[in-house]
Amino acid sequence: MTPVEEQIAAIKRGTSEIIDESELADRLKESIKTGKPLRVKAGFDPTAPDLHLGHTVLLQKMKQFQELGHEVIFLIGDFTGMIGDPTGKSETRKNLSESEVQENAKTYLEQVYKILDKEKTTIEYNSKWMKELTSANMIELAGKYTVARMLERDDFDKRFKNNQPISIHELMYPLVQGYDSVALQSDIELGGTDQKFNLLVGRDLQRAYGYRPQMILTMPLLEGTDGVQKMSKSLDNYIGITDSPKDMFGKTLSISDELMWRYYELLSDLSLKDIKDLKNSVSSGELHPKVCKVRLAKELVARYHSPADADSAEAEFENVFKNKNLPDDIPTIPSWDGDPQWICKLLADAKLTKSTSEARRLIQQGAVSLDGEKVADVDLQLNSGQEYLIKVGKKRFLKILAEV
RNA sequence: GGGGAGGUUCCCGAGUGGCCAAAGGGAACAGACUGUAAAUCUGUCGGCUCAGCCUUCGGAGGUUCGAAUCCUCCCCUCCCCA
Repeated sequence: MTPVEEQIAAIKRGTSEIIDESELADRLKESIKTGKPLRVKAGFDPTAPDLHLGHTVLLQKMKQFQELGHEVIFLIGDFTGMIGDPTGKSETRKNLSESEVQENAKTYLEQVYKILDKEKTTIEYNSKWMKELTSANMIELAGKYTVARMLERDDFDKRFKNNQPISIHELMYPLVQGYDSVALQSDIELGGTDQKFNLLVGRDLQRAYGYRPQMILTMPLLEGTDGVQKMSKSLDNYIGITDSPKDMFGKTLSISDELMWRYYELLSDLSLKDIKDLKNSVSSGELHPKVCKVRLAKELVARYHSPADADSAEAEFENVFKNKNLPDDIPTIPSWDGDPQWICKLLADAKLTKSTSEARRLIQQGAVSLDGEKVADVDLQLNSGQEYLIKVGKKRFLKILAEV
């Protein structure tokens, strides 16, 4: 096993906080001595099967633990999923059926193994032990924590002070997540910085149940492509690891220059020194920021697809946006029989616009072009059996094929 | 259980009988400028073959020529008291 100092250095890179570092050193030493790997736990919500780069920050860290020879437990929170980590926004989630959970888990894991080593990953579902818990056990668990401590959680605290509702079951979330640590007897739990409270509850509960408390390691949250809010699917500011090379490349290139450095820091394999060098040459004007961003985008595409895909994504991008050529995968619809069709209706039907009203407005704003010519007439009719190329804004294309 | 305050278009939040498809801000989308970056400026931002019409202001009824605004009942949230 890797020496303690080296392990700590590796573990520390990119982390936001470690509780407690000296404890970590002790346990690593102990683990080397006994030859027993540490049990590293990280929990995931089963209701969001699409992984994005935000998740990968954590997953990379888990992988690192695997490389260091520790046991990584990928915990699927199928039971906690019924609650949903309290945000004040989410409703109580529907109880997913067993097959739905299985289905979600399957697609989830397929993606996870793009990063984690399948052979070295232990999968657990928290329903396994939570289903066994009786009401009495549940009350016992609730008895281990206090309302005041619950209200320390930032989210609860805010809502409480702002007179916003907090349902009782939401308080169960941290408890159940913490109980998972008890059930798994984890040595370390990993999570985003927003998870700190939950992770600490786990630590407290382990102690309350007479086990050795876990250590906590938090990873920074990755901002979404908007650069402000954390990356999430519901905010539609994410770059999914199953996104096509083209999308992944395009989305990465449209993040702000500022944000690019954040992505470099949290996602790139480059050493911190190399990143700093890049930054310096950009600020000195030696290197165009776009070139630097392309480098990042290619690194990401290469990681989740292949280097060849990265090259073609770049070529495609340059082709479409710099040379104003057409993308090679334009959605097409067949032409139709009979009467001419109103362009707004076509656009709405093809989902290029949300409604005919929107199509109409976009035309009025000069955002729609037909065969390269700006459309000026909102009532424009297109003939059947003819080939057309429609462009809405910069990114939306539609081709109508001639043959019916 | 008693008393009080609220629920408005994606989000926040104005609006207390017609001038309201509903101020303002945010998000988003589009145009200009660019590096499909940021910033900035401009416009749009319920639906409809659209200078008009239709459906929205927690839900269901009612009053009125006319309701997001008034009345009744119901649902939900918060505060104070118990």
